[in-house]
Amino acid sequence: MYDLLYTAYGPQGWWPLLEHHGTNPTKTGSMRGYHPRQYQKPSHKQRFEICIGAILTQNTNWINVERALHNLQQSRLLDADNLSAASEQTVQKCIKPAGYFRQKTRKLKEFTAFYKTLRRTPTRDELLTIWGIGPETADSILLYAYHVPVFVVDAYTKRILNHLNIIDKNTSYEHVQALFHTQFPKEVHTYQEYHALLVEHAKRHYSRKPFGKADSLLDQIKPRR
DNA sequence: TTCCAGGCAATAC
DNA sequence: GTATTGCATGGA
Repeated sequence: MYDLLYTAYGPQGWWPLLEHHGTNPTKTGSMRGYHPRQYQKPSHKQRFEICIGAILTQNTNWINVERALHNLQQSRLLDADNLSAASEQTVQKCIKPAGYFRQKTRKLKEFTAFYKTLRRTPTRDELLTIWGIGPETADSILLYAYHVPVFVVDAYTKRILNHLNIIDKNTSYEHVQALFHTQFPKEVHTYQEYHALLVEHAKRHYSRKPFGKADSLLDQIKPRR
């Protein structure tokens, strides 16, 4: 499946950043922010931006997240100290395009308070104790901001695997994650690409309603029941 | 107008 | 433990 997707779509260059070196014009959604084939660790500035983006994109279209990130950057709030110091009202105004702006303002502030005390890579359990950080957000932060080899499971991943009869709908997050962890070497770049490729494929063929008719790419690996 | 988007916490059983 | 509900904006 990974090889099929990689051959079809090429390297994805996640996590998308406001400042970047290179573009991938074949992508759906945003055309900017991606940096295919560049796998170096993010700078400290970029690391914080990734964490903020991971929270803002919860159940939200990335285009709207980009608008919020842009507003935060214009207000110099893509900085842990400045974001902590900013009023709730200021943050709410910036992130309004990303939706759930009251809840997400609290999430950003609770995460940032933790982030400011960090002098090392956080553990998954530490992240999960923060209000507003669940399994997917924690794993996105670990994989893309800190290059820890954990697989990110999202709604798209589950939808594709369910369609391929590999899992059923109510399979738990950790179980799906364990499938990837046991089937593939724990390699950061591979996990980054694989997750991004699944999202790209799902955006093209697995919108919530009609999926099933549109796909053909992965049908060749689909097990029959 | 209605549905959807890279979840999560609170609440109800 | 599992199921449901509120949270909010902008685009298709």
